[in-house]
Parts: sequence; C-alpha cells; structure tokens
Amino acid sequence: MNHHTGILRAQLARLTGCNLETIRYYEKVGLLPDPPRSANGYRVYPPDLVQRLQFIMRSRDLGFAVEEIRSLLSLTDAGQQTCAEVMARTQDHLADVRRKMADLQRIEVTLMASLAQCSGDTAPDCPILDALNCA
Amino acid sequence: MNHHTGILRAQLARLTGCNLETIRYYEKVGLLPDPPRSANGYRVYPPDLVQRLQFIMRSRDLGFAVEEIRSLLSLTDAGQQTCAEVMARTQDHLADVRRKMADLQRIEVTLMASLAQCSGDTAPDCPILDALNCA
DNA sequence: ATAAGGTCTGTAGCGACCACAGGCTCAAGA
DNA sequence: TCTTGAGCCTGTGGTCGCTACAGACCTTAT
Repeated sequence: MNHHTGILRAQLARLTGCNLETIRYYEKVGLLPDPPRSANGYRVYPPDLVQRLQFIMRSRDLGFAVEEIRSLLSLTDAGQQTCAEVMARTQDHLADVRRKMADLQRIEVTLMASLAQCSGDTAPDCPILDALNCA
Repeated sequence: MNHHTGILRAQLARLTGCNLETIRYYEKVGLLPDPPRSANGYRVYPPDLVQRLQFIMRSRDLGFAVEEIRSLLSLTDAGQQTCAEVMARTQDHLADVRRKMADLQRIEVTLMASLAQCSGDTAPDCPILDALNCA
C-alpha cells in the first residue's frame, strides 16, 4: 500500500540490513521518529527515514553508542551544526576506541605469554592454570 | 565471628577487589559455591574460596566470559585437566581478542580518515556527517 | 537504650538489542 | 467464497555481566 509514499518495515529492514525489531527499538529510543501510518496502521517509511536509518547503521558500524548517534543526528537535524562540534565528538570516540584497543593488546600479550609456557601435551599440570591460580 | 574458619563477604570484596554484590552474583551463576554460613546466617569464606575468587578475577581481567571461566574452573576442579584442553580454550579466546582488535582497528582507520578531511572550523558543512550520510 | 554499621534477601536497572506470543489485516489460491 | 499463509501490530521478557537499592535483620559501641 501507499507505494508512492514509502515502504513497509520488513522492506526497510532488508534495505538497510537492520534487524526488523531493532527498527522498532530505534523508534522507541527516539533515533527514528514515529513514522506515518497507512490506513491499516502499518508503518510507512518515506525515503528520508530510509536515509536516516542508513546514517544510524553506518554510525553503529563505527562503534558509536546510541547516545553518540543521537547527538550526531541532532547536529544534522539542527542544520546549524558546525564542523568543530562533529570533530570533537569524533575525536572523543576515537580516543575511546584506542583505549579499548590498548586494553585488548595488554590481554593479548598476557595470553600469548601464557601459551608460550604451555607444553600443550596431556600433562595434568598446566602453566596457564598455574598463572591464573598464583599470579 | 568464626575467624578460624574464614572471612565475611565485605572482607572478601576488599581482599580481591571484587564488588560486594558481584560476589553474590558469582554465587548465583555457580562460579562460586554456596559458602558455609555462620550461626547468624552470614556467609563465611574459607581460604580456598578466596583463592577461587582470585582465579575468577584474574580470568575476568583477561577478558574471559563467565562461561569460559566456568569451563576453566571445571578443568581445575576435575583435577584431571590436561594442558592441551586449557591451551585450546586459551587459543580460542586469543583468537576472539584478536578479532575484536581487528574490528577496532578498522574503525580507528575510518575515524582517522574522516577527521583528516575535517576542517574543524565553524563551517556548517561537515565531511564527517557527509560520509555518514552518503558512504 | 539507641544509633550506626554490617549482613541478609529479592528485585530492578543498565545498554543495545533480539525474539516471541497473541491478535490484526491482506492477498492469493482452491 | 472460504481459507491459508504471510506480514504487520503491540507488549513483554530474555540476553550478558554485573551493580544498586529497599527493607529487614543482627551486632557492636556508646
């Protein structure tokens, strides 16, 4: 129905790669506005909402949290956004990503060190467990 | 109370750096057994449970999930563990850590590329938002 | 006697979804 | 025309790994 005004939810999901229920979730938390409804109550998504969800999905792929995405969206919605604001949020997020990478790298080093000590045979005595027990 | 048999929960928390409530959570999900109780119903942790929680905390620091920790513990509990089994689980976990690092690195590169394009001034037109909109 | 602090229990909240139950509506086939 | 199956609606509950709180109980010190 109403093909001229937009698409239904399942089509939107297919088009964007977003899970069907997640669309409803984004609506609930306010990333997506309540879409118009057709006569039978079905959600009908016009092209600008398709694009908005694509924006959300790309931000999500870059690891932005919902609150961060919300603030990016508010900058675009305002139309008055400055490049400096967006840059600041992106830099914050980049710093966060780097913190997580550093944490993982520390873990990686420790795991590799444990594995290096390990005989890997059927001995009942394992240096990894020893390390966890006695570190 | 019962100083000769063990310590109370708050002391265990202080000793291990584990949150007070998290101890109860580990008990609920079975990483820690139900500890003995003193006459008034307080949990009393003997030294072996202190050590078990320290094992859990160190595994957690290394990013092992609760299920993974459970399986490591079961290997130590069995007493029949082989080094090879522990090694296999550790390698699985290491692979997982590396996958996450690769994801983050991909994100880092993209964010840096976006930032490089950014003027950072007060212009209303931002290449980062453009990229999110049109990628 | 009372006040302060520790412990107990059950339960609800976080973030970011995902999935299901139970009830509509709709289009197409027999 | 009737039925069947698919798609849509809503509300709610589950996930993971905690964390926090309410309200009751117990212990210790003043």
